[in-house]
Amino acid sequence: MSDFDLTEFLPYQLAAAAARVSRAFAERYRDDFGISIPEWRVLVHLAHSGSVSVREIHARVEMDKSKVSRAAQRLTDAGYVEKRPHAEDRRLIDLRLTPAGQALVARLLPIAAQFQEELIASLGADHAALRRALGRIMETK
Amino acid sequence: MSDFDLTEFLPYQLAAAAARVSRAFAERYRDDFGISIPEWRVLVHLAHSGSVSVREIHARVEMDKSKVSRAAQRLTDAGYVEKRPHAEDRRLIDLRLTPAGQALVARLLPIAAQFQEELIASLGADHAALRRALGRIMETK
DNA sequence: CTTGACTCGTTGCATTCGCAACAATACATC
DNA sequence: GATGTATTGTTGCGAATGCAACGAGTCAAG
Repeated sequence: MSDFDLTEFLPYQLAAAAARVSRAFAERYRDDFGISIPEWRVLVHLAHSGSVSVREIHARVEMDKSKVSRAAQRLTDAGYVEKRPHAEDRRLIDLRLTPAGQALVARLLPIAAQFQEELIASLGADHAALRRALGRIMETK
Repeated sequence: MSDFDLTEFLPYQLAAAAARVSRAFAERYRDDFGISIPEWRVLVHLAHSGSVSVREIHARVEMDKSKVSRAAQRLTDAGYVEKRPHAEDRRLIDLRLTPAGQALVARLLPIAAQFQEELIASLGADHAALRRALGRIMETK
Protein backbone atom coordinates (compact mmCIF):
# COMPACT_ATOMS: atom_id res chain seq x y z
CA MET A 1 0.00 0.00 0.00
CA SER A 2 2.40 2.64 -1.20
CA ASP A 3 1.85 6.31 -0.52
CA PHE A 4 2.41 7.23 -4.14
CA ASP A 5 -0.78 8.72 -5.54
CA LEU A 6 -1.03 8.68 -9.31
CA THR A 7 -3.55 11.51 -9.36
CA GLU A 8 -0.93 13.76 -7.74
CA PHE A 9 1.72 12.82 -10.27
CA LEU A 10 2.37 15.80 -12.49
CA PRO A 11 2.93 13.95 -15.79
CA TYR A 12 -0.36 12.16 -15.22
CA GLN A 13 -2.21 15.35 -14.38
CA LEU A 14 -0.83 16.96 -17.49
CA ALA A 15 -1.83 14.05 -19.72
CA ALA A 16 -5.28 13.74 -18.19
CA ALA A 17 -6.05 17.45 -18.43
CA ALA A 18 -4.78 17.63 -22.00
CA ALA A 19 -6.83 14.59 -22.97
CA ARG A 20 -10.01 16.10 -21.55
CA VAL A 21 -9.52 19.43 -23.23
CA SER A 22 -8.64 17.81 -26.55
CA ARG A 23 -11.63 15.51 -26.39
CA ALA A 24 -14.02 18.34 -25.69
CA PHE A 25 -12.48 20.42 -28.43
CA ALA A 26 -12.50 17.57 -30.93
CA GLU A 27 -16.18 16.91 -30.31
CA ARG A 28 -17.22 20.35 -31.46
CA TYR A 29 -15.38 19.97 -34.73
CA ARG A 30 -16.23 16.39 -35.41
CA ASP A 31 -19.95 16.87 -34.95
CA ASP A 32 -20.27 20.09 -36.88
CA PHE A 33 -17.56 19.81 -39.52
CA GLY A 34 -16.21 16.26 -39.57
CA ILE A 35 -12.72 17.52 -38.86
CA SER A 36 -10.19 15.78 -36.64
CA ILE A 37 -7.52 17.47 -34.54
CA PRO A 38 -4.65 16.66 -36.93
CA GLU A 39 -6.72 18.11 -39.75
CA TRP A 40 -7.57 21.15 -37.67
CA ARG A 41 -3.90 21.76 -37.02
CA VAL A 42 -3.00 21.55 -40.68
CA LEU A 43 -5.86 23.84 -41.69
CA VAL A 44 -4.94 26.49 -39.16
CA HIS A 45 -1.29 26.36 -39.98
CA LEU A 46 -2.04 26.80 -43.66
CA ALA A 47 -4.34 29.71 -42.88
CA HIS A 48 -1.58 31.30 -40.87
CA SER A 49 1.41 30.59 -43.07
CA GLY A 50 0.02 30.43 -46.56
CA SER A 51 1.75 27.98 -48.87
CA VAL A 52 3.76 25.51 -46.88
CA SER A 53 5.36 22.08 -47.14
CA VAL A 54 4.64 18.96 -45.11
CA ARG A 55 8.04 19.25 -43.54
CA GLU A 56 7.35 22.81 -42.47
CA ILE A 57 4.22 21.77 -40.60
CA HIS A 58 5.98 18.79 -39.12
CA ALA A 59 8.72 21.06 -37.82
CA ARG A 60 6.52 23.81 -36.39
CA VAL A 61 3.63 21.78 -35.06
CA GLU A 62 3.99 18.76 -32.79
CA MET A 63 3.10 16.17 -35.44
CA ASP A 64 4.84 13.24 -37.08
CA LYS A 65 5.53 13.52 -40.80
CA SER A 66 3.10 10.72 -41.60
CA LYS A 67 0.41 12.32 -39.48
CA VAL A 68 0.75 15.55 -41.42
CA SER A 69 0.83 13.71 -44.72
CA ARG A 70 -2.33 11.74 -44.03
CA ALA A 71 -4.20 14.70 -42.61
CA ALA A 72 -3.26 16.72 -45.69
CA GLN A 73 -4.43 13.89 -47.92
CA ARG A 74 -7.82 13.72 -46.21
CA LEU A 75 -8.18 17.49 -46.50
CA THR A 76 -7.24 17.33 -50.16
CA ASP A 77 -9.84 14.62 -50.79
CA ALA A 78 -12.41 16.78 -49.03
CA GLY A 79 -11.54 19.73 -51.26
CA TYR A 80 -10.18 21.98 -48.53
CA VAL A 81 -6.53 21.77 -49.49
CA GLU A 82 -4.64 21.82 -52.74
CA LYS A 83 -1.26 20.26 -53.45
CA ARG A 84 1.14 21.82 -55.89
CA PRO A 85 4.69 20.82 -56.68
CA HIS A 86 7.20 23.30 -55.35
CA ALA A 87 8.78 25.36 -58.10
CA GLU A 88 12.44 25.14 -57.08
CA ASP A 89 12.70 21.91 -55.07
CA ARG A 90 10.61 19.11 -56.50
CA ARG A 91 10.88 17.06 -53.36
CA LEU A 92 8.68 19.60 -51.65
CA ILE A 93 4.96 19.99 -51.97
CA ASP A 94 3.20 23.28 -51.52
CA LEU A 95 0.07 22.84 -49.51
CA ARG A 96 -2.43 25.64 -49.64
CA LEU A 97 -6.06 26.22 -48.77
CA THR A 98 -8.65 26.13 -51.51
CA PRO A 99 -11.41 28.75 -51.35
CA ALA A 100 -13.55 26.12 -49.67
CA GLY A 101 -10.75 25.57 -47.16
CA GLN A 102 -10.51 29.28 -46.46
CA ALA A 103 -14.24 29.44 -45.93
CA LEU A 104 -14.05 26.49 -43.55
CA VAL A 105 -11.27 28.04 -41.51
CA ALA A 106 -13.21 31.27 -41.32
CA ARG A 107 -15.98 29.35 -39.61
CA LEU A 108 -13.64 27.32 -37.41
CA LEU A 109 -11.59 30.12 -35.94
CA PRO A 110 -14.33 31.93 -34.02
CA ILE A 111 -15.33 28.65 -32.41
CA ALA A 112 -11.74 27.96 -31.40
CA ALA A 113 -11.35 31.46 -30.02
CA GLN A 114 -14.47 31.10 -27.95
CA PHE A 115 -13.41 27.69 -26.70
CA GLN A 116 -10.10 29.09 -25.60
CA GLU A 117 -11.70 32.02 -23.86
CA GLU A 118 -13.98 29.77 -21.88
CA LEU A 119 -10.99 27.69 -20.88
CA ILE A 120 -9.00 30.73 -19.86
CA ALA A 121 -11.91 32.10 -17.89
CA SER A 122 -12.13 28.90 -15.88
CA LEU A 123 -8.47 29.21 -14.96
CA GLY A 124 -8.64 32.64 -13.48
CA ALA A 125 -5.43 34.10 -12.13
CA ASP A 126 -3.37 31.00 -12.87
CA HIS A 127 -3.67 31.44 -16.60
CA ALA A 128 -0.46 33.36 -17.13
CA ALA A 129 1.58 30.96 -15.02
CA LEU A 130 0.11 28.02 -16.92
CA ARG A 131 1.20 29.53 -20.23
CA ARG A 132 4.68 30.13 -18.90
CA ALA A 133 4.93 26.61 -17.50
CA LEU A 134 3.80 25.00 -20.76
CA GLY A 135 6.19 27.19 -22.67
CA ARG A 136 9.06 26.11 -20.48
CA ILE A 137 8.22 22.46 -20.98
CA MET A 138 8.34 22.98 -24.73
CA GLU A 139 11.67 24.76 -24.50
CA THR A 140 13.24 22.02 -22.43
CA LYS A 141 12.76 19.82 -25.49
CA MET B 1 -3.03 34.79 -43.93
CA SER B 2 -4.94 34.79 -40.70
CA ASP B 3 -3.45 36.11 -37.48
CA PHE B 4 -4.43 33.00 -35.57
CA ASP B 5 -1.28 31.27 -34.36
CA LEU B 6 -1.73 27.63 -33.45
CA THR B 7 1.33 27.64 -31.22
CA GLU B 8 -0.37 30.25 -29.04
CA PHE B 9 -3.58 28.26 -28.81
CA LEU B 10 -3.91 26.95 -25.28
CA PRO B 11 -5.47 23.55 -26.07
CA TYR B 12 -2.62 22.94 -28.51
CA GLN B 13 0.04 24.01 -26.01
CA LEU B 14 -1.48 21.73 -23.43
CA ALA B 15 -1.59 18.75 -25.79
CA ALA B 16 1.92 19.35 -27.10
CA ALA B 17 3.46 19.74 -23.66
CA ALA B 18 1.65 16.68 -22.34
CA ALA B 19 2.76 14.64 -25.35
CA ARG B 20 6.39 15.59 -24.82
CA VAL B 21 6.39 14.82 -21.14
CA SER B 22 4.58 11.53 -21.66
CA ARG B 23 6.93 10.50 -24.42
CA ALA B 24 10.01 11.22 -22.34
CA PHE B 25 8.51 9.43 -19.38
CA ALA B 26 7.43 6.43 -21.44
CA GLU B 27 10.92 6.05 -22.88
CA ARG B 28 12.49 5.45 -19.52
CA TYR B 29 10.06 2.70 -18.68
CA ARG B 30 9.92 1.07 -22.07
CA ASP B 31 13.67 0.75 -22.41
CA ASP B 32 14.39 -0.45 -18.89
CA PHE B 33 11.26 -2.38 -17.98
CA GLY B 34 9.14 -2.92 -21.10
CA ILE B 35 6.23 -1.15 -19.45
CA SER B 36 3.79 1.17 -21.24
CA ILE B 37 2.00 4.12 -19.72
CA PRO B 38 -1.35 2.35 -19.33
CA GLU B 39 0.46 -0.48 -17.60
CA TRP B 40 2.34 1.94 -15.40
CA ARG B 41 -0.91 3.54 -14.33
CA VAL B 42 -2.46 0.23 -13.41
CA LEU B 43 0.61 -0.88 -11.49
CA VAL B 44 0.79 2.29 -9.47
CA HIS B 45 -2.89 2.32 -8.72
CA LEU B 46 -2.71 -1.24 -7.47
CA ALA B 47 0.30 -0.39 -5.33
CA HIS B 48 -1.63 2.49 -3.86
CA SER B 49 -5.05 0.93 -3.41
CA GLY B 50 -4.35 -2.77 -2.90
CA SER B 51 -7.01 -5.06 -4.30
CA VAL B 52 -9.14 -3.27 -6.80
CA SER B 53 -11.49 -3.91 -9.72
CA VAL B 54 -11.15 -2.82 -13.33
CA ARG B 55 -14.09 -0.51 -12.84
CA GLU B 56 -12.41 1.14 -9.86
CA ILE B 57 -9.32 1.97 -11.90
CA HIS B 58 -11.43 3.13 -14.81
CA ALA B 59 -13.30 5.48 -12.49
CA ARG B 60 -10.31 6.95 -10.67
CA VAL B 61 -7.81 7.10 -13.47
CA GLU B 62 -8.42 8.67 -16.86
CA MET B 63 -8.65 5.40 -18.80
CA ASP B 64 -11.26 3.59 -20.84
CA LYS B 65 -12.52 0.28 -19.47
CA SER B 66 -10.98 -1.65 -22.33
CA LYS B 67 -7.67 0.10 -21.87
CA VAL B 68 -7.57 -0.94 -18.24
CA SER B 69 -8.65 -4.45 -19.10
CA ARG B 70 -5.95 -4.93 -21.72
CA ALA B 71 -3.22 -3.39 -19.62
CA ALA B 72 -4.21 -5.63 -16.73
CA GLN B 73 -4.14 -8.65 -19.05
CA ARG B 74 -0.63 -7.83 -20.25
CA LEU B 75 0.53 -7.37 -16.68
CA THR B 76 -1.05 -10.67 -15.69
CA ASP B 77 0.69 -12.44 -18.57
CA ALA B 78 3.96 -10.89 -17.45
CA GLY B 79 3.42 -12.15 -13.92
CA TYR B 80 3.11 -8.76 -12.24
CA VAL B 81 -0.61 -8.88 -11.53
CA GLU B 82 -2.96 -11.56 -10.30
CA LYS B 83 -6.69 -11.79 -10.99
CA ARG B 84 -9.06 -13.24 -8.43
CA PRO B 85 -12.83 -13.40 -8.52
CA HIS B 86 -14.42 -11.03 -6.08
CA ALA B 87 -15.93 -12.82 -3.12
CA GLU B 88 -19.31 -11.09 -2.95
CA ASP B 89 -19.97 -9.86 -6.45
CA ARG B 90 -18.87 -12.31 -9.10
CA ARG B 91 -19.03 -9.72 -11.85
CA LEU B 92 -16.05 -8.01 -10.28
CA ILE B 93 -12.44 -9.06 -10.48
CA ASP B 94 -9.92 -8.28 -7.80
CA LEU B 95 -6.66 -7.18 -9.33
CA ARG B 96 -3.66 -7.26 -7.07
CA LEU B 97 0.10 -7.12 -7.41
CA THR B 98 2.08 -10.33 -7.25
CA PRO B 99 5.35 -10.24 -5.30
CA ALA B 100 7.08 -9.71 -8.64
CA GLY B 101 4.72 -6.81 -9.28
CA GLN B 102 5.48 -5.28 -5.93
CA ALA B 103 9.19 -5.59 -6.57
CA LEU B 104 8.73 -3.94 -9.98
CA VAL B 105 6.78 -1.03 -8.53
CA ALA B 106 9.43 -0.59 -5.86
CA ARG B 107 11.93 -0.03 -8.64
CA LEU B 108 9.61 2.15 -10.72
CA LEU B 109 8.55 4.63 -8.08
CA PRO B 110 11.94 6.23 -7.35
CA ILE B 111 12.41 6.80 -11.07
CA ALA B 112 9.01 8.43 -11.33
CA ALA B 113 9.67 10.60 -8.31
CA GLN B 114 12.95 11.76 -9.75
CA PHE B 115 11.37 12.44 -13.13
CA GLN B 116 8.72 14.55 -11.48
CA GLU B 117 11.25 16.46 -9.44
CA GLU B 118 13.27 17.34 -12.50
CA LEU B 119 10.10 18.51 -14.19
CA ILE B 120 9.06 20.59 -11.22
CA ALA B 121 12.52 22.08 -10.94
CA SER B 122 12.35 23.26 -14.54
CA LEU B 123 9.08 25.03 -13.84
CA GLY B 124 10.30 27.15 -10.97
CA ALA B 125 7.80 29.47 -9.38
CA ASP B 126 4.98 28.57 -11.76
CA HIS B 127 4.71 25.06 -10.43
CA ALA B 128 1.97 25.70 -7.89
CA ALA B 129 -0.16 27.64 -10.36
CA LEU B 130 0.25 24.87 -12.92
CA ARG B 131 -1.03 22.30 -10.44
CA ARG B 132 -4.00 24.50 -9.60
CA ALA B 133 -4.79 25.11 -13.25
CA LEU B 134 -4.66 21.43 -14.13
CA GLY B 135 -6.79 20.62 -11.12
CA ARG B 136 -9.39 23.12 -12.21
CA ILE B 137 -9.51 21.66 -15.69
CA MET B 138 -10.17 18.24 -14.22
CA GLU B 139 -12.92 19.60 -11.99
CA THR B 140 -14.67 21.33 -14.86
CA LYS B 141 -15.20 17.85 -16.30
C1' DC C 1 -39.49 -18.03 -9.45
C1' DT C 2 -39.46 -15.06 -13.37
C1' DT C 3 -38.81 -11.15 -15.70
C1' DG C 4 -36.45 -7.02 -16.95
C1' DA C 5 -33.14 -3.38 -16.11
C1' DC C 6 -28.69 -2.64 -14.83
C1' DT C 7 -23.48 -3.42 -14.15
C1' DC C 8 -18.90 -5.60 -14.95
C1' DG C 9 -15.06 -7.14 -17.73
C1' DT C 10 -13.87 -8.75 -22.31
C1' DT C 11 -13.71 -8.75 -27.16
C1' DG C 12 -14.53 -7.34 -32.27
C1' DC C 13 -13.95 -3.88 -35.27
C1' DA C 14 -12.62 0.08 -37.66
C1' DT C 15 -9.50 3.77 -37.11
C1' DT C 16 -5.29 5.95 -35.81
C1' DC C 17 -0.68 5.98 -34.39
C1' DG C 18 4.45 5.92 -34.57
C1' DC C 19 8.28 4.09 -36.68
C1' DA C 20 10.88 2.30 -40.31
C1' DA C 21 11.43 1.54 -45.02
C1' DC C 22 11.03 3.40 -49.65
C1' DA C 23 11.33 6.00 -54.24
C1' DA C 24 12.22 10.42 -55.93
C1' DT C 25 14.87 14.41 -55.76
C1' DA C 26 18.75 17.57 -54.44
C1' DC C 27 23.43 18.61 -53.80
C1' DA C 28 28.36 18.37 -52.82
C1' DT C 29 32.63 16.18 -54.15
C1' DC C 30 35.40 14.22 -57.10
C1' DG D 1 28.93 13.96 -65.40
C1' DA D 2 29.12 10.16 -62.08
C1' DT D 3 28.74 8.90 -57.38
C1' DG D 4 27.51 8.98 -52.66
C1' DT D 5 24.94 11.24 -49.02
C1' DA D 6 20.99 13.71 -47.30
C1' DT D 7 16.22 15.15 -47.49
C1' DT D 8 11.10 15.00 -48.69
C1' DG D 9 6.65 12.95 -48.73
C1' DT D 10 4.31 8.51 -48.86
C1' DT D 11 3.26 3.94 -47.51
C1' DG D 12 3.42 -0.73 -45.00
C1' DC D 13 2.95 -2.67 -40.83
C1' DG D 14 2.30 -3.95 -36.17
C1' DA D 15 0.46 -2.04 -32.08
C1' DA D 16 -2.77 0.82 -29.62
C1' DT D 17 -7.12 3.31 -29.33
C1' DG D 18 -12.14 4.29 -28.58
C1' DC D 19 -16.57 2.67 -29.04
C1' DA D 20 -20.18 -0.56 -29.20
C1' DA D 21 -21.76 -5.06 -28.43
C1' DC D 22 -21.65 -9.15 -25.86
C1' DG D 23 -22.15 -12.84 -22.11
C1' DA D 24 -22.25 -13.35 -17.33
C1' DG D 25 -23.79 -11.81 -13.12
C1' DT D 26 -26.84 -8.82 -9.80
C1' DC D 27 -30.94 -7.08 -8.03
C1' DA D 28 -35.56 -5.37 -7.47
C1' DA D 29 -40.53 -5.75 -8.63
C1' DG D 30 -44.21 -8.49 -9.38
